[in-house]
Amino acid sequence: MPTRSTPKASHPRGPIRSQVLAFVRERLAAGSPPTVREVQQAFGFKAVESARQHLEALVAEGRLAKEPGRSRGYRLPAAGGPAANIRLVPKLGRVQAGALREAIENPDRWDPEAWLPVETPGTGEELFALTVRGESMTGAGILPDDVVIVRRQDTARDGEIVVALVRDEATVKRLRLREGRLELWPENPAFAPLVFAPLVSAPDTEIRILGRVVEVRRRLA
Amino acid sequence: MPTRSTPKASHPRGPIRSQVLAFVRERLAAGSPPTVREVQQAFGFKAVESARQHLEALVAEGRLAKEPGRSRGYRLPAAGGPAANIRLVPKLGRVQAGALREAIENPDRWDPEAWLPVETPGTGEELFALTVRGESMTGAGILPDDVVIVRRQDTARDGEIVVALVRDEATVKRLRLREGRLELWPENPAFAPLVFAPLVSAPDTEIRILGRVVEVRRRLA
DNA sequence: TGACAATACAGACATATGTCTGTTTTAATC
DNA sequence: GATTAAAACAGACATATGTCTGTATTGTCA
Repeated sequence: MPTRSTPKASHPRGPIRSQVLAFVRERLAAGSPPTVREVQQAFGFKAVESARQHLEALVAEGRLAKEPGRSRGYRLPAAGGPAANIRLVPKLGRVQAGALREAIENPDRWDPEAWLPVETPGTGEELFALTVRGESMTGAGILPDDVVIVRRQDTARDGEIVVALVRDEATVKRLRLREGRLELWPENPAFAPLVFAPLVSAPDTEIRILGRVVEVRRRLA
Repeated sequence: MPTRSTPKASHPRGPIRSQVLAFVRERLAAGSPPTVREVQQAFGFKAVESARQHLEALVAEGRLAKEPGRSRGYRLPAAGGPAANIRLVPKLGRVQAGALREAIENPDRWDPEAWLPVETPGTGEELFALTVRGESMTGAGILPDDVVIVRRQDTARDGEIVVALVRDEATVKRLRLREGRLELWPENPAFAPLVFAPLVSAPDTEIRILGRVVEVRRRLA
């Protein structure tokens, strides 16, 4: 009669392996992948090798990737295509326009109120997040209190939704380039568009483009 | 005359520290935080301690957090309460209703088309994501091709937005409980509400609640 | 210039961690 | 029951990694 405390061996190739995968995924998203021994503990294995066998099997199946030798070297199979490029983006919050400019230009000394996990293809892009105020973009499905994730850039193309600094006020609008003019259109008939003379945005002008909205998020209580 | 190759010591409390922070953030988002020696190499320090001092200083300043003793133990300052509980949620895609049911009940054997990083407070919640079809919820700011993140649950409260299985068709609607009836209301005047007799959803009924929408996401190209 | 603090360096140590070898247990199959 | 493959176990080893102590360098300020 064995003294095994865990009945986990009863499944030939059962869900334990998938549970290990899920565990690694969780830890990966939470900050860093687990060590082999952490997997061991989490599943109550009495030997390190038990955990390692599952991990290596997952690697062999292509469901996990790893960097051999490194500690906490298990990764998501980046090649396969699933979510590999996750970055944490600082949420600058309901910040005033002036502070926004400061925060975007000196992101290092800014203390974000939160960090949002965002999946992004590029590595060089500079991203930040903002909470939307007002109802000027409801027509585009952007409601008050929605969070927009913004790719920092000084210019944008016609039709893109941008975050702009207008006379020291930050707003989210759709950009229109018409006959040499730069226009910011709300997506709500109750609001009027803003029209500006210069075609390009530049520092020390009344309008300046801070970035392009690449994602919209809304949490429902 | 010193033989220092790096002029990095010229700034009393300068941007090097912030560069280290940025480096840690990058590596953190890329998969796992760096080791002290990886920071050392990245900045060309000739001693491990140089890197460690920067890291510890960042921790002391509250700009970084750490789990002492652990390898790759540097984290983002989760102390404030923000993004600590990030999970990867399977996106089941534009799946047919029948397959949806199968996928939700047997998540292990389902191969999701993608994984989304989601910040969630609870650990026990079962989450999945779906791509929205149709324009029936545009009034609630949910547009076609938006991704909804759903907390799996069999019941819901009046006014909540739910994912329901109606005669083997999956839809997103707002739930209304009126005079003993269960109603699914679109948020678009061009669509009509669905009304059902039973107050609670149950298997093998013409209507069944699969979960509650907890987040909406939209990626802008 | 001299004192002082911050930073960088050098070397070592204790531990965490990945990895290996061999054995035992479990479950399935004939 | 015997055979077999998968899984779990036990113990050890080599290395990666965090940490410590002491010293040297650099820049600042009086």
